[in-house]
Amino acid sequence: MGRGQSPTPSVKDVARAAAVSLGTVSNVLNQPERVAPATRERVEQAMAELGFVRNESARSLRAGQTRTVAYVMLDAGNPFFTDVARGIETTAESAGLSLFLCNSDNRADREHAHLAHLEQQRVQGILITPVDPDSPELDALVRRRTPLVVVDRTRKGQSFCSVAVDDELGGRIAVEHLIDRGHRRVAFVGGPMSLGQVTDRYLGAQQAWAAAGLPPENLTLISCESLSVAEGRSAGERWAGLPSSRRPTAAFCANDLVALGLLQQATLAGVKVPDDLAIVGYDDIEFAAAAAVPLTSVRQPRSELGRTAAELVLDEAANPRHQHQQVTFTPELVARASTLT
Amino acid sequence: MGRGQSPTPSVKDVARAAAVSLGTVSNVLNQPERVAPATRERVEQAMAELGFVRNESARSLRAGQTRTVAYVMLDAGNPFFTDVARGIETTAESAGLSLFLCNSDNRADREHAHLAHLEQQRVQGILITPVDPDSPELDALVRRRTPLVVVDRTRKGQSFCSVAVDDELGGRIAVEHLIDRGHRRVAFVGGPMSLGQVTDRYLGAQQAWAAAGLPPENLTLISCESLSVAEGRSAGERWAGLPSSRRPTAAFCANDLVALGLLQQATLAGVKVPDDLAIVGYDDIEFAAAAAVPLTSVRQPRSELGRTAAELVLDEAANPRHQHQQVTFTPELVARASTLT
DNA sequence: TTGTACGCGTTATCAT
DNA sequence: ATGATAACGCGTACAA
Repeated sequence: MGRGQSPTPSVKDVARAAAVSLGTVSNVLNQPERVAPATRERVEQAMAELGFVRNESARSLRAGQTRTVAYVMLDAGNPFFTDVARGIETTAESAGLSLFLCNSDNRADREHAHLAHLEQQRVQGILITPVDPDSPELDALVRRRTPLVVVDRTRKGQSFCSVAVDDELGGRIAVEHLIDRGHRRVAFVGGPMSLGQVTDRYLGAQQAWAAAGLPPENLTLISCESLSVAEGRSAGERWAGLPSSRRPTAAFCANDLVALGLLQQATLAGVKVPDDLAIVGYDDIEFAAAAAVPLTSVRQPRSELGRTAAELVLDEAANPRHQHQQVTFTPELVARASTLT
Repeated sequence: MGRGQSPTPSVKDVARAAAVSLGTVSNVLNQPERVAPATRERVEQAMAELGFVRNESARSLRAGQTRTVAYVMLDAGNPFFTDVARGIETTAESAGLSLFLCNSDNRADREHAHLAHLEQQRVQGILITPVDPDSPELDALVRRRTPLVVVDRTRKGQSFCSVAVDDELGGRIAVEHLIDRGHRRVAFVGGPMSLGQVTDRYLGAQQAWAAAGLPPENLTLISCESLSVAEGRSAGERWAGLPSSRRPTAAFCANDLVALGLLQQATLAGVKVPDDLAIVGYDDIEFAAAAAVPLTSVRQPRSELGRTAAELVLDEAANPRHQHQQVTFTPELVARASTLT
């Protein structure tokens, strides 16, 4: 058992304890095969006894880079993003890197603080689902050469890689499905419109609606302040308040949280789903399938999103001839009881 | 606009560009008031032009510690833990520290890798919901003086702080509630029994059962391999397979994921909740209230759990006279439609 | 195979 | 108010 109280032992202390030189200790750590088995054993034992722990700050100061990538999540409470994170982790793990998760919780100030800190840490790369993909802060980061990949968002310019899913298409297939099921009055439930996701999905919905030759006024907008369960409930109340002649028979929600809120409110009020109201969500989170009335939803390939994003950031970090690219995945409708009779 | 391509500029480069000494630059960063406004301005402008970013590795090598705490989560996909994380973040943020989230995803090897990395990073403190609270690795960590707080788990010995909720009590109030509602055959749905949580909640259930003078054989155990939605569904099938004479009229599930799975399976099979089967969950995650049949659940004060844990770890990091303590919170039953007629 | 000297970027201590 | 210099712990040439 070690000396007990001494601060944290350094390689120097290990060297002294094992009666070898400092360089040898370093070799045991970094090129074990280069050191004689007997010596190595002695050094390793000394490390164990002293409770030696490598100082990563010193190591990365010397190396000029860390063994870490980070994902700044928009909302850690939304299973969609944790699934993306899991995909990232898969790739990071096999590349021998640690993944740190940061949660901006939809707040720009928090996002800013995290980015600053990560940049100072010299992480190998940053993955982010930003509060605002148009923020100039992202460009500044890129200009200072931190590999950056934007996840589940896009932007006109292309000063960085991005990985996203075709939200317009998602909106289209959702509404096409409802039209196929015979609905002629549909609500789009989502907001705020400042979110690219929301506007794209709404746009897709409108396209499908127009393509079917249906009157625009029969595609109602019920707007939310955020994509949360609570807002979904509130939307449900507003839906119920509409005059029955104009009340939509189906709702396409901008994400599953909203859809679950709507479903809950509907059930509470005795509205039958899908008979009185059919519901389509978006994201296909685990809880969508697990709802008491399983939710039809637009599935995004979340793990693949994460894996691809991680690959891109690693490429940018390692490959000097890296080219930025915008990868777009295709969403897919998963039909369940909430729209099927 | 800066030079363009040069690696990352250091304080040295800033000093040269601003025609001041290295120490002055450092003062601008750390004690701005000590440097003449004119000089400061010049230095700040040089930093901006060069795109200077402090190197946290160097800073913390010098300081001997970082400005970071970490939470190693057991399952980032479970909203319970993300809520705990949010509580931690509240405290960390007001202490000026960054929080890094790591996800062990229930795997001991991943947990080990994260812990090793964090220790090497010299984080100020580690919060963890461990795969196995009895793992000697935690003791080793503490012995090497990394402030450590175990969240939502406990252990006999007390070589570290821990913050938990009284799971026995939780089990008791859940089953008392069911007994009050008139149920005389109840299932406990949960597993594996290697989880302290599960055994404690089961124990509490048994206590309540015995206290009411009910025959032990009427408290059935339906065991799960993990606390997931899928296992809840499977439990539902097994419940349905029981002979109706012995089939419980109510189920107490070890967590909400299991309860939601059970609820889904029940609804699918046309079983009326709560009339044919009443359900109580545990954790009261947001999706519990949002289920189409809102779920009665045992609420744990998750944010407070996180906040308290963070306070403890900060105290251990800063206060030399820190005393380890085991904080226990009290759970609370939230009755909803899944048990109320 | 092992030992030694030097530098990484920052900060704190001194002297000016 | 500002400038010079020595640490912090580790990795790596290079010398032995």
